Amino acid sequence: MEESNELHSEENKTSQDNNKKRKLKTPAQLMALEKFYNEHKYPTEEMKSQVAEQLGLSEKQISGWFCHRRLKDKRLSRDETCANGRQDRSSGVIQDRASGLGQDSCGSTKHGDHRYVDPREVESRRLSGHDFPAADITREYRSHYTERVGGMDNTSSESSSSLQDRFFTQNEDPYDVETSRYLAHNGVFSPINPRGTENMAYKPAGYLKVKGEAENAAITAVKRQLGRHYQEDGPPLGVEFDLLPPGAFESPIMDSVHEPSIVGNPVLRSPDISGVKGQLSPRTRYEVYNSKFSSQDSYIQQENPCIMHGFDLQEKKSSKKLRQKSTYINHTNSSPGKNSSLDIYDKSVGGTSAYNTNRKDKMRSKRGYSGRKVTSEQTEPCLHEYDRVSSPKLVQRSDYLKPKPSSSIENLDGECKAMKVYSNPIRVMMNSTDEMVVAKQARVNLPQRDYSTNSFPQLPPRKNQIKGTAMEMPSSFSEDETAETNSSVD
DNA sequence: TTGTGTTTTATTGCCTCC
DNA sequence: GGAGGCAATAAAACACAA
Repeated sequence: MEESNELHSEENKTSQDNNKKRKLKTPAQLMALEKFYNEHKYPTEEMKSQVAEQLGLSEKQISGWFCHRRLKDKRLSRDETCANGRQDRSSGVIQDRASGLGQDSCGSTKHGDHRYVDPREVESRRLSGHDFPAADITREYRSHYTERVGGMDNTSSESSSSLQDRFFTQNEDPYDVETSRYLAHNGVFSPINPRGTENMAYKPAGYLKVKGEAENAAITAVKRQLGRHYQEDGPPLGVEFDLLPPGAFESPIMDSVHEPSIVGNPVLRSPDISGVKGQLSPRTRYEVYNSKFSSQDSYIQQENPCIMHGFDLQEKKSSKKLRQKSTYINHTNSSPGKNSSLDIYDKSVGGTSAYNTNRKDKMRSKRGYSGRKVTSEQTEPCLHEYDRVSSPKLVQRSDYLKPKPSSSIENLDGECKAMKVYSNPIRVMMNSTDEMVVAKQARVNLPQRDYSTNSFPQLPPRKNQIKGTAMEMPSSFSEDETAETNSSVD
């Protein structure tokens, strides 16, 4: 009797604890939430309830999550603003932008920015189908807005909303830092810097059309500094590197014929990066998925690991000891095309942990994609649930761009589903001894589905090294890659 | 193994808008 | 006054170094 009472009390206690203790969202939930967040930063009650129902969460949780997510974005944005301020002072490259825009100082935490537009207004305008010039959009919501444009017009698209982030977010304005950094660094990275390229050189005409005069001034300033190195379009800036010594990045495995783009970057061959070889924890998988889904073409990631900037990797090594915040900033800097959010994703996821990628990277390198533990109970129910959800809807990804709340919510179904569907090709690619061949095969086998534009148009900018790089890929890069593949075949 | 730091989630109070 | 959002705070979960 006493035992049963104890048992009951134990159960009660456990249930109470369960109620009391916070529960981590499952990767699938997070993914869906991030995705939905990229669509609607201020969801309506109806949307919230639908999301809650779909994800098996309470509306309160959803509301809270969105609230915190917005705070997170804001915080990241603030951090980045601070970083930008420092960068401005040190480099002076973007000085006139800062001055021209009256950018917030680090101390300013409120969105008192004169460019600030009530996000709800933005949202409501979006929902009501009223477009407005992107120049009028706050930096926070630029990504939000451009996501719509992105699917149709690459001119000002950001490879992620965010994120993060960013990943991952996400909605910061890292390109101040990034452009100055990258362009000052050398122009070579411009082509692989979606934001930088978009904003600065890649498609400046389109950008200038969209962004407005204030940022135009910044661009002009950078142009001036770059002088003759700056090119409106075409090949990278006229910076040349010394040739690498023969065999400098020799890869014992790689077939230079099959993998021309990888040869130069042995790091990318490391199991850490292609950690899918190992058994991924659900969460890690989630990040990988994010990285892949966030990219314009997930296969690019495999076939163009060169997008993993060399100095990105170096930076990672040199800044291992950096704290979280600086890590985030560094990562942002080294992943210019990102909205940090989700990002970044990101944010980083992010996004979720959009900005602790260095930590995770370290972890991955040490533990081989261990990541946070996510129990199977946590992940599988949702995944299964999403698996159960049949998905004619999945194919209807075009609905995603519609302002209808339901459409976006429907996409939540596809999120998990797509995760599962997408995992196989990835694994095949990564497990194969000749990954590139298999990857190309997989790519050929999955041509119908436009993952980049429809399935995962706006994923949190996860500031993961992988996603950070992959997601930054301008669309043209995939074209280049295609061309390269073709040429290699030739 | 433990302590520390970071991130995420939940709660609460205040503010603004309708 | 109620609803929604923001900000601050606490606590749990997690990763990492010693």
